[in-house]
Amino acid sequence: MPVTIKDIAKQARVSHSTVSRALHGSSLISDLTAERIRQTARELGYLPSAAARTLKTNHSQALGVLIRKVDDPFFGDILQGIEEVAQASGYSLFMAASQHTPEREQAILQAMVERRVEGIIICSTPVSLDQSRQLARFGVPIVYINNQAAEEYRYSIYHDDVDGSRQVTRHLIGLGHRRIGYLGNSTAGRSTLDRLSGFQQELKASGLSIPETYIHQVPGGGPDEGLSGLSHFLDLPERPTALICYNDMLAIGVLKGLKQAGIRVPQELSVTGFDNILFSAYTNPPLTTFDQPKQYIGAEAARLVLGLLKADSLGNAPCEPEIRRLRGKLLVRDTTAAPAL
Amino acid sequence: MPVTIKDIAKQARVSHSTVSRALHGSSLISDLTAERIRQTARELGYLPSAAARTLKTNHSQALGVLIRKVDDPFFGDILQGIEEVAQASGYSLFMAASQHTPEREQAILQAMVERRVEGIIICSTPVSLDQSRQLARFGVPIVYINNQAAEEYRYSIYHDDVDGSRQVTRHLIGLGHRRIGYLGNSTAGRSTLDRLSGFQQELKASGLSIPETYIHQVPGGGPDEGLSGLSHFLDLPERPTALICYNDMLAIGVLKGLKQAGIRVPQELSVTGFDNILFSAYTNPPLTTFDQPKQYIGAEAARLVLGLLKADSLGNAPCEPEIRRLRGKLLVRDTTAAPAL
DNA sequence: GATATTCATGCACACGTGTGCATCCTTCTC
DNA sequence: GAGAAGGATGCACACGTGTGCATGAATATC
Repeated sequence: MPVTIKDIAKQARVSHSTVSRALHGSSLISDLTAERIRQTARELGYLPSAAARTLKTNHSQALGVLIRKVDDPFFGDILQGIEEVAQASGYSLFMAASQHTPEREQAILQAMVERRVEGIIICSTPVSLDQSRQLARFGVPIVYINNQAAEEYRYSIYHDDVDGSRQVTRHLIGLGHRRIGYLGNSTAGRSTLDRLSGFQQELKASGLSIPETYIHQVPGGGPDEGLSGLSHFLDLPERPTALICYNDMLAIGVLKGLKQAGIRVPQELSVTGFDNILFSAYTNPPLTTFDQPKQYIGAEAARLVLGLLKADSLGNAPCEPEIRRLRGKLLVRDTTAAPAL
Repeated sequence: MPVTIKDIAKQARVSHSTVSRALHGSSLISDLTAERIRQTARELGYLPSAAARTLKTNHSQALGVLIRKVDDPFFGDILQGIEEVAQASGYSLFMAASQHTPEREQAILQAMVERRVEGIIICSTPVSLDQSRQLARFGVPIVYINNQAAEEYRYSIYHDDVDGSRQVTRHLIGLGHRRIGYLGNSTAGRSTLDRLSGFQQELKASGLSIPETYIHQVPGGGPDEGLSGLSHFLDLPERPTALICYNDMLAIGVLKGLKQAGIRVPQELSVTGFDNILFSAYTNPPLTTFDQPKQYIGAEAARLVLGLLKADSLGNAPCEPEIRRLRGKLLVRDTTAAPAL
């Protein structure tokens, strides 16, 4: 139904090869006919078939993006970064969400390979290693973002959570806190471990030690889990004076719980988040958090994939594994202060 | 490079046509050979080329989704709904963001047509009418979500903002408010007009009238604009006792501003939002808002497109225009109360 | 046992695009 | 003016898949 180069050829009384060349600006075609052909193409409203081109050139100009859940505000920024770079390079994005179910994930990756995407970016979702190997067999380069066990994959981009967590902890210690709690998300894999580890490293570096009960994990990373996680700390005989949350969403839940309990922030308890999602600036009081450069991480991931493709098309040997660790910065707002005496 | 049906054919010592038929479960092929072929296909790790299939069958099994900005939390939910339905029907999604620039939008839509997506869903972005007509020429069905001038398009899904706004207004009037302000987003098109209109209709129905200065529009729908919009109302000689905000993000900015100004919510001023984004439940105090069924809207849009495709493939006449208006419900939280006497 | 019928498979073309090679025409060179 | 050189264009095949039609084999019918 749509217009093809054959239609243009007929209209312009040339062969379809000439049309193809003219539209690509080949120097083989005289300027006169080339312009005439382009004109008719415009008149007929011609748009080339990506399918045919992909089939012929083995080049789909598309990337696949696999995320865990679309409505997580964290991914919004990452996607934004990916999109920006991809669009600038003329690549389209296939996007799908695994919704935490391995079968879906399997189906999505398969669909992407069938579409012959040239690269895949996998966000924070725990792809099994043999599945990852299976993908590698198709020769599709894969870049992992903030993945668990990022180091085990050839190409990953991730945020230096250890460093970030150390900075947050140092900030609190600097304010004079000695009893600091950590509220983690047990379902988060690497990132919660890294953040916990940074926390512990910084404590040790400062010669501090805390009771076991000051480390508590909840099964999730939403406000509701923050709310329930808070009660653990409130029930302790000796409460911490500061609470480090795995992410902003947990912290937001914590703030809500503290409000309900009538505990003042930061006077009675300091609270920190992590990620710097949009809303962390609008909590009450505004949340002290760690600004993970989300958009930049997405952009870097896209650049990395595109770089791999370029190297590939130049016939270069596959790049050596590249694992890039990006750093963010501490954002001190109003939920942290020196502890009460 | 990837395995093709020819490779399977060679391996199984049959023709490629037989392979094609066997993999489709055609009754023409004997069960024995069919099973043998499927087995070799599995062994070789065969995945069909979507490009070739699309070219041959004129059927891409893909939808395009055009949104304004990826990192808007509002779209997250809509996308989620679309994705769910599309995935269940075996469709993949091409997604791109226009970032408010018409050139990008043009480029994106063109890319989608080149990819021969079977349908397009356009979210809240003001596509010009002639561009929309141009798309129609390609025979790609388009569904608009919450678009400006939704009624002008053949197929749209949108939220009944007039009704929602009336419910919000009625709630405030019921609490005893007589001086109610409306803070709009002048860049939002239809939706802000509808919400304003619902506000005014409900006032009139209750025999109330308000000064002109109680209606104020700001150029944007983020927290920052809410902050600046608030100052307009605070500077009025006689302040309203309640403020209806165009959306939750504005309301969140307003709450922050009120906190800074030391004005208590809801005792001194009631505030309402609109949309019920995730974070509206975690403001302080929790925001009274209108719950727009975002995910459902996305799902309905996807169902509508798929329905159009089905009708099309059955050779039915193109469906009559369908414009579906969905309703949400008021969510009373803690930012609204009876006005001080 | 000859013919008709059913069943299983292969041949060949099509989808829309890109490209090596051959062909034809023009112009230049001596 | 004959031949060489170069410029412009068409022919034909390829990419991977799907399908109408012909072919051949096996079975059924009388």
